[in-house]
Amino acid sequence: MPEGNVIHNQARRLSRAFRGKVVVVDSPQGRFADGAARVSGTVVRKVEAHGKHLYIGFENDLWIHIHLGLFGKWRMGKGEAPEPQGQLRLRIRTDESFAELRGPTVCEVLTPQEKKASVARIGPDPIRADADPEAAWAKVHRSSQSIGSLLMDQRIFAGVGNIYRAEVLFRHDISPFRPGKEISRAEFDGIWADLVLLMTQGTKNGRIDTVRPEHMPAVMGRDARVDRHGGEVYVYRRAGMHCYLCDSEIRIAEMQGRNLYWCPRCQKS
DNA sequence: AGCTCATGGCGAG
DNA sequence: TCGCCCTGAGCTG
Repeated sequence: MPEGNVIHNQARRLSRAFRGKVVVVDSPQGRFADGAARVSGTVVRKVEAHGKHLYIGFENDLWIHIHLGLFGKWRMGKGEAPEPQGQLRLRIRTDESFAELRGPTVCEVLTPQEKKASVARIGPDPIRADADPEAAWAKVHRSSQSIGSLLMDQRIFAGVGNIYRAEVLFRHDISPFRPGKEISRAEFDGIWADLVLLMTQGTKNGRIDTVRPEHMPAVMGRDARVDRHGGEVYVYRRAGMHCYLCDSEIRIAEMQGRNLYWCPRCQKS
């Protein structure tokens, strides 16, 4: 159940394990059997992450495209692959390492043209050095949609998910309900720079921490608990608890089918 | 054992 | 906007 930072982290780990190696690819569950057969026995050339999408490139020019969705999970390990258990959509292995994929929304083989088109649909990704924030600014600047909703739009901010959305808005005292066109250039620049920082850190650490060092004492002294997702945050999944900075009750509302968290006082408008 | 929820996204209406 | 897809963890009994 990952945001972009986790996908980039997984891309690195997959690359480390398989890049330059001949791999055996199969689908114990059977749902990806045909796709697996098209790349099995060839060399992994590279692994890329674009937002929440993962692409594994092979020597025969084909790519495996994976999107985990809400439930997808990788499990990787050293040594010989264990006996497949449960619903195992995709398995990649050498004699030294294995990777197992369960429950992805997307797991398909793409030709080079299809891969290119797939990547082209994804917006600028703050974790990628080649990301162009101007493209995101242009869309935010002319949108009447709320910034809370724009941040979840993968054509605008690729890789941002529900946690980064909530947390970056809190860190900039911006209400999730403010229309995009009322976000100033300075505010946008602040948000983008912060996403680059937070998501790059999140990639390294494999978890999402957003609490500033100077606020850690206040956080630790209160009803703090590391969230199930593994990090220390200001508002995400803290509905009804007290804001670490102003003591107001953190609020929750549904925005386009997803839970939105914010502090009504720190993020007044 | 069964229910609910989750860091997503798609297509139908 | 809603329902649906995929799976597993953490509750409740």
